[in-house]
Amino acid sequence: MATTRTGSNLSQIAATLGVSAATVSNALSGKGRVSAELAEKIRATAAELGYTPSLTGRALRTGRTGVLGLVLPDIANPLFPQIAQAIDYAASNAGYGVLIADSRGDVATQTDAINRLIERGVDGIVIVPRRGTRIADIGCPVAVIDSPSTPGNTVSADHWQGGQAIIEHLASFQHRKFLLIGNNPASNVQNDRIGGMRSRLPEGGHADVFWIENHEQRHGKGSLLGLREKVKQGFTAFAAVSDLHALRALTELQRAGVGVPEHVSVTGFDDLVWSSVVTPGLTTVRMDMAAIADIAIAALVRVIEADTTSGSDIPRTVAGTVAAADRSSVPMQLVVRQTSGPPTGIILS
Amino acid sequence: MATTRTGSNLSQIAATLGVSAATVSNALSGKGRVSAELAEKIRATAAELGYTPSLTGRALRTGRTGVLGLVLPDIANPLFPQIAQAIDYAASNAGYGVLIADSRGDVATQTDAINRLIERGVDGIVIVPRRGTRIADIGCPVAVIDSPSTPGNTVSADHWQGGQAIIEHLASFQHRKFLLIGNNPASNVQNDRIGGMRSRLPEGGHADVFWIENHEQRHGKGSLLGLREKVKQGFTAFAAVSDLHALRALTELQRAGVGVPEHVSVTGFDDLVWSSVVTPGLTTVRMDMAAIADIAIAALVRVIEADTTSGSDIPRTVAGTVAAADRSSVPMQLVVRQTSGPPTGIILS
DNA sequence: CTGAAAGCGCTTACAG
DNA sequence: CTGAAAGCGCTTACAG
Repeated sequence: MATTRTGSNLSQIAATLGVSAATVSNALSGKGRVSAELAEKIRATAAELGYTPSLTGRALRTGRTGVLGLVLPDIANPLFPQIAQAIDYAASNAGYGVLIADSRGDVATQTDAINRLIERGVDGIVIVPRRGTRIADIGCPVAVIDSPSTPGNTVSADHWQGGQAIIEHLASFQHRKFLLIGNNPASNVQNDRIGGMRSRLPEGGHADVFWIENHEQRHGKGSLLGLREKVKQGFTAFAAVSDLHALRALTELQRAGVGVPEHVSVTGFDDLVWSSVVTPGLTTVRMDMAAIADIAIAALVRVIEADTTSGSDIPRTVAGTVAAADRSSVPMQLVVRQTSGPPTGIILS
Repeated sequence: MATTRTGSNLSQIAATLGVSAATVSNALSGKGRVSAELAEKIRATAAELGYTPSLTGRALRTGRTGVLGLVLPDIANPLFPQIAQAIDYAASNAGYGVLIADSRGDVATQTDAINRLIERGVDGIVIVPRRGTRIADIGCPVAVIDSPSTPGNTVSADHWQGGQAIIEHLASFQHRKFLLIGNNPASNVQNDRIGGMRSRLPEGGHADVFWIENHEQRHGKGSLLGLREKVKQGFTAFAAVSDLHALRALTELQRAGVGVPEHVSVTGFDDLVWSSVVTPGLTTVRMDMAAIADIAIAALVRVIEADTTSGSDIPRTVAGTVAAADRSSVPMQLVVRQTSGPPTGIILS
């Protein structure tokens, strides 16, 4: 019962045709050192026998597994589906599989996750790092997806420009008093978004930043954000750095009897699933995850496959860390859903 | 430069100590055929040399890769993070890696995804099937996560019981007129949830099912659900089969000036991220994904590792399809967030 | 208790 | 154009 799952291997094809395994290998890989007729015959037999190459055999010989690792800061993050889907898609198009690893918990877990992937022999790793993490040299090609403010080579959405797009949109509806809602002042991504927003304030415009984390430290987790008070103070635009915070703001305002969008506007970031489902729909800005994933994977593949050309009998080895991608940033796109005219504000007692 | 990434392999350890690779292998795997002192010395040298076994070498020899596949109907699904995280966790605890595959698109893509995983030599696959899909024999151990109504061996949450828990909760607040909100009448999961809800209607209670998909076919995608009208008709409990639909209902009701929870109640399913963030918090019911993942992985591992005991020099082969898990269903847990007293209903003009 | 040998399936220089 | 040989790193009967 030495059969493989699909029931055939190179030697069997070779035996069937009375040729050598080397020739079968050459024919199938299309390296062209085999006569056209023989190659054709070999391909036919392979198809007939339902031959699927053993990636394990190949991996052992070539030193490459054809698998990429994907390390995520927290799989439970609602943005994760978009990222994972895009990476999965880009990777399979490039002929690679994707092994996931969740660095749930602290930074140490992230290191563990990376090490597990390396032990499994991945050819490269895509990392969405935990906040405040620098990815050290890990002896394997790495592409980092983060904010452009992260030091080192990264691919990312242009969060700054996304922030600008949102504020330009809101300003065009005559908003002048903006509450910029973030969660964590230590996040590069959030700071980029807020920086971009601030850089596009209209003449006479004013913006305050509201950090939920700080607020909750004072008032308890899950407490109301006190947005009703903000409305009283004259804020009419609530621009969150994430759809999750926007949703929180939207429902809190609605609950307080503030009309969205006729009294105030609420905007988000990332175009998560629910943005299009809530009433009113959430105006937001989305990353081009497909483009980001393509850049990350392409950079990785370039580094990985560059090693191939070293003409050596011995499997090539990845020499030290190779950071990929060279700092690309991909524009974000505005998604308009709250289409009302200028907000009137509202007098709350 | 025949070095592996970590710079050492079995033979190097063997050479360093002047013993055979076989002995090193035996010592390290703790099969106990080596004297205690030698084993200790070998372990020390291995640690010193930073030895990490090549999983590829082992895989080629043993026929097992130590990798499991995870096939998801649509990674973009908001429930996905919970599932992926739980599977990843259970799998790594069992010593397995997880290769993802998105069967985005149609059923054909699902088949492709499965085949890609098999080509990569996964030892088993966890599948969350696309709606209406039967997983055929695929020559590799499979665990299916779906609803208990799915034919064949599956692991799943007890969606029926979850539905009961929700209605019991609502009924205890004196609700009598329920609108059960689903999306797709062809979904086993949704039908189980709704069936459970119906089975627990209080005396004199009444329930209508509202299918969003049907509604949107008539009124266009993203159209209002007309819940204001339902409130006029006396419905006070809006029980959705997913938090996503609950969120849609909640915001639409709020926007229509209906107070939640003092006039009507809204409940969801799955405890997705935003349930705890909206105002008012969403009462919902959650699956024990950790338990489900544990069962799925344990079943897979049992089948995979059972093959080991066949004492043969030749790597063992998975014989035909082995469906795992034997129809387990795991209770769901109520998460109460809207804690108000009996709803008053509301008169809308 | 320990070692020599075979072999998992593949690919790549090298020789013919 | 084709083949014989070596070897990637490991594990497992088998012999000593």
